[in-house]
Parts: sequence; structure tokens; C-alpha cells
Amino acid sequence: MSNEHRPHRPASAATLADVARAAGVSEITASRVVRGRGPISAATRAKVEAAIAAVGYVPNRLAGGLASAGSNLVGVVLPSLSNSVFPDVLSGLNAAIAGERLRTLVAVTDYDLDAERDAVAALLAWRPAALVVVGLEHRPETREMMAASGATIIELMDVEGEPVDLAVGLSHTAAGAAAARRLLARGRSRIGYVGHGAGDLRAAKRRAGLEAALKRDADLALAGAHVLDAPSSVGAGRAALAALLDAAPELDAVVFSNDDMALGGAFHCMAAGVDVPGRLALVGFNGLELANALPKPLTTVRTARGEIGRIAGEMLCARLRGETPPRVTDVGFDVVAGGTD
Amino acid sequence: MSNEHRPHRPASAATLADVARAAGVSEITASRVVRGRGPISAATRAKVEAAIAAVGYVPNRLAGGLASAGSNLVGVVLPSLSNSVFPDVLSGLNAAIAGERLRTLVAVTDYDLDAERDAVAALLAWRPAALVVVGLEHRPETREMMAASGATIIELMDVEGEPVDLAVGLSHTAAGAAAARRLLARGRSRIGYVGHGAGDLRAAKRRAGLEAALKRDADLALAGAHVLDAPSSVGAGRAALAALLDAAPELDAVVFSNDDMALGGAFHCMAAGVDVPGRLALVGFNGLELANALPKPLTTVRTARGEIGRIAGEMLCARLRGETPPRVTDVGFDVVAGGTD
DNA sequence: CTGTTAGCGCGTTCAA
DNA sequence: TTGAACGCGCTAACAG
Repeated sequence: MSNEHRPHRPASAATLADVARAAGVSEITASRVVRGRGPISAATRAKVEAAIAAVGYVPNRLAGGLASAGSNLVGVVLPSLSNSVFPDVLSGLNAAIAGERLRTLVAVTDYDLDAERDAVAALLAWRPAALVVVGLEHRPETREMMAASGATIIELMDVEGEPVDLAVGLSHTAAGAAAARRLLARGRSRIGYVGHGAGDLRAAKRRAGLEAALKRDADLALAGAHVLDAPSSVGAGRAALAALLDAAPELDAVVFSNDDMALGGAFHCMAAGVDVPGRLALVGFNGLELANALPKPLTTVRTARGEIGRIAGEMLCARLRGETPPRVTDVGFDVVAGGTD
Repeated sequence: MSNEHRPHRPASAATLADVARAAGVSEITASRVVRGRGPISAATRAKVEAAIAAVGYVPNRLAGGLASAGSNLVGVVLPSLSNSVFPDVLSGLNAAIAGERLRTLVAVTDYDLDAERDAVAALLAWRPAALVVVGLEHRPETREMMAASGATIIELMDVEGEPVDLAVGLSHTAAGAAAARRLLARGRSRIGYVGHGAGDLRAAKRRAGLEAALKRDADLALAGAHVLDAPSSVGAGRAALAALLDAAPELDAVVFSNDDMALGGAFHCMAAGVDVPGRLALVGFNGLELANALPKPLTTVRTARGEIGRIAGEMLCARLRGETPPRVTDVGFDVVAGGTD
């Protein structure tokens, strides 16, 4: 009621009513110009815009969202930010939705499915227009919450499994198999594996695809494996390859769980004087920009991370426009022939 | 076009009233158990919790925020996600605030101060508990909006300038000077610079600090510089160093705008057979984990990125508890003596 | 420990 | 092209 002299106190921020009063129009008219909706005469629009500037109005999306039963938020649940993969995805997503004035609400789970469940619940409380999660494997409650929410749900990175709603990604099993076939074609037969900590289900699928293809195509088993119980990192990859070669010096190729680990492997070889690819072939996964700038570019399986984010953003915009995007989008992958195999 | 997006909600999302009815208590009682606030008897808590599960209640934070005049959101405005620096910061921040049930609302500006202004306005509309931005240089309107919002404002990465509210970071001028002194102490005198695209104001401060210290301590000017008008990347660093050495082959040291660029420089030297540090010294900035896993670790100026995020998160939690954190926190930096100088 | 009252600021629905 | 009334779902401030 009291709004005669409003001090510069953010405690009482200007509301639409203040704008309307200053402009000499009704609240709803002010609301319409704020949102750029409905027919407004140029004259009243100008008055209202002046009033907005005069009172320093900042819309309250809490109220707006409550009144209209939904927000322009996109919940994003990511396993990690510690290598460039998910930041790349987030970047592509952000770029694709910026035009629709959608905002990303981000949570990080550290590859923990219980943390994912909590994050999904917390983000759903914001009545997001869409929720983006990584992978197709979730706790049953997580799936139920997502399905029951009515929001557009997009599951990223993987296409092997049944999505709750929409999925954009690639087949990690196929990617692992492609690495296997690449090495077999290059004449390698004593193939090892270096991996990182549990929780990364897609890395596990790649390894399974690798092993299955080795078996099927050449009746081979992995000739050695070293899996660190730690997040992937270049340092971890370096240490892990050193350990693996120690235990299995006869290996002629190593597949890594991702490029960070592979880069570490490459650095170990440089430092230890292991001839790559002469004595040992190295294959990574992701196709990081960095890995291609090496003196000897890394042979790797490149994924379109930014593009996955971008496509997810576009699908979600399509959905909001009432269109029906394809349920599953497989963006595939490329085997990049570098110099390490 | 609308800025309001309406998800396809199920006809009947359960509300607190549904929970209250199912539990046979009042709404406010149900609300208290949902929020874990206020004294509740074990018996009624159990009843309400059963009701929550039975009706599949998901709280509506839009309504909650409106009623309590504020959200548990932390707006985060980042210049970029394309190298690990800001993801590292975001990671630290997220980890520090997770315990307080705060969520990050993320916007990316591509180092554009106008985009920053728009992002700040958009995030403020969510009545965030705090707003985290990068750098101390903003458009005047941006500063005004932030100051007027009443939210806790934290400006990250830099401490040279007057913060709107709170700042956590380091002196980039001093970091640049430290690189200069390091090289001078190692006997270098023909020092060049490789930089990346405009917009990165802190990189500019580092360069200025480098040049000022060279002048002051040794009356030296830069013996060459190559600045790409592109975002920093390993590939860009590699190309830029090649170009710089072409134009100024007499250089005996190069300082890079950051580690990504410096890594590219190191890779160029490996590929081109440039003896590092014999003929040429290389110095980076950031102290990426990766740069330390190289066969010859990069000499660089390490910044505590994750820690900056963490401290920001803690300061903001302190503020929310009514404490008064220090206005400016300088986390400093370390010159890391690698093998490239 | 629990309930009542009274909005929060906005957008929808209808009417003019 | 503009406006009035109503309520979205929840919580602060008091009671009791």
C-alpha cells in the first residue's frame, strides 16, 4: 500500500504496479509491453518503456512463472565439469537456446546416480520448460519423476536404451567396436585398455564394445587392462599407462577411456621413450581439439559434443513450438586417423 | 514471440494442499516438513512424508520464492566455457554451495559486455540470492543493476578495481609482472608475447603487467608479439607461435596469454624441433593440470581457479547467514617452475 | 507444536 | 487496443 517515497532500497523493488502507475496505464498493459505480447499502440508502449527505465523495473520471473504455470528455465544435470566434454555440451546448448530466452539451471552429480536423482528433483521444483540429463541409465525414481513432470526431457550422449522422452547422442558400444576394428586393421593384436573411475557408464559401454568386437572379429581378449579408481585426467592416464606397460610390456596397442587419459599415455610414451606408433599404438575417445594439435595427433574417436548440445537445444525449442522432434537422434562419431596408431 | 514457455504439464500436479489433505494437517504444517523448518512432531512428520510420497508431490519453487521474496538461485555469468578455467570455477562454486541447497543459473557471454548486461538483467529477474560475475569491468548499467538488486554480488578472478560488493581473485598485472621477472632472472632478454582475441580483459592486464615490469626492471620492450583475433585454443597457440617465430626468429622467450596457447606453442616447438628451453623459453598462465603432465612440464603462473569458485561459494553462504565476509579476497598465484624456461 | 490470515507479483480470462 | 478481477502455490507473521 505504501509507495509514496520509495528509497533506493532493493528490499522493495519496483513492481509492475509501479511501472503502470508511472506510465498512467493498467498493470496488464505494462505487462504486455514488458513481454512484447499482444497489441499495444506505439504511444503507450513508449510511455511504458519510459516508466520502466524511470523506476528501474526488473521483472519478477518468480511471479511470472507462478502465474503462467511454468518457467523459461532449462534444467541441466551434468556428471562432471572436469574435462571439456560437458562444458562443450553446455556451451552448444546455451548457444542454441539463447535466442528463445531460455536459461540453464545447472547441477553437477560427480557421476553419482543418487546425486542425479536429488538434482532432478530439485530442478523439477523450478517447473522447467525442459530437463536435460546425461545418459539413459537412471534410478527408477529419477525416471518416474522425469516422466511425471510433463516437461520435455532430453537424455544426452547415448542412444542405446529407451529414452524417457527424447535422446541425442551416439552408440558407445559401436564407438568401442570401431576402435577395436581400427587397431585390428592396423595389424595390432596385443591390445590393452586404460580406464578411469567407476560411474562413467558410457565409458563402460565403450569398453564392452571394444572387447566384444575384439572377440567377434579376431577371437581376441584384452591383453591387459588398468583401470584407475579416480576421475579421468591427463596425469591419471600417464600414471595408468606406465603401470599397465609395467605389468604387460608385450602390448602393442592401448585403447583409453577418453582423450584426457590418452593424452597422458602419449606424454608417458614421450617421456619414457616408447616409440609411438612403432612399438605401441594409442587410441583415445572424444576428439578434443587439443589432441589434434599434438606434434603427433592422437588417433581417436571423435564425438560431436557441441553439436549434441546444440541439437538438444533445437529439439527443445521445436517442442516448445509444438513440433514433434524425432525421439532418438544418433549423431554418430568419426574415427580420426592421427599419428598414434 | 513469447518469452514464456509452457511445458506440457500433467493435468494435476499435486500441490501442498493435496499433501495437507492427504495427511490430515494444515498446509503450513505440510510446508514445514517439506522445508524441514520449525518444530514438527515425529508423528505428523511421518504422516506428511507418507502423503508426499503418496501424491508424488514436487514442491513449486516458483510459488515458494514468490511467497518468501527470494530464491535459492545463484546467478553465474561466465565469459566462456571453452577452456577449463571457468568450468573449474563453476565446479568449485557448485561444490561449495551444494550443502546450502543453492542452485546455479548459468549464462555465457562470449566476453561481450553487452551480452553480460543482458544476462545480468535476465538472471536478476529470478531474484537470486547472489549473482556471480567475472571481472571488475562492466557496463555502467550492469553495475547499477547489480548494486540496486540488493543481492550479494561477487566479482571473480580479479582484484584490481573497485568491486560492486565482494571480489575474489588475483592481480593479473602482478601475474604478468611475475612472468617478466621470472624470465629476466633466467637471463632472457628478447621476450615475445602470444595472445588471443580481444574481450579478455584480464589477459590484457597480464600483458600490461608483463610489459610494465620488463620496462621497469630491465628497460626492455617486448621484442615481438602476435595476437590472434580468435578465442584461445591449443591450435591457435601453435599457429601463433609459428607465425611469431617467423617474424621474429631472434626471440629467446615467449609469454603466452594462457596455458592453452602455451601448450600449442610447446607443441609447435616439439614439431619444429625448436629447443625448449635451450633456444626458447615458454611461459604460460593458469597452471592447467594437463600442462604439468607434459614430458617437459610447462613453466606457468598457476591460479587457484577451483578455489576461487569455492571461496566465492563460501562467502556467499556466509552472507546468507548474516556474516560479513571481507570485501576483497586476493588468492594470489604461484609461479610454477616447469621445464620450459 | 500447529493453525489462521493475508498476501507475494504477475498473467489468464473475460469483458469493454 | 485496453482493463478488472481473480488466483497461481506457497510462506511470513502471528496466534493458540
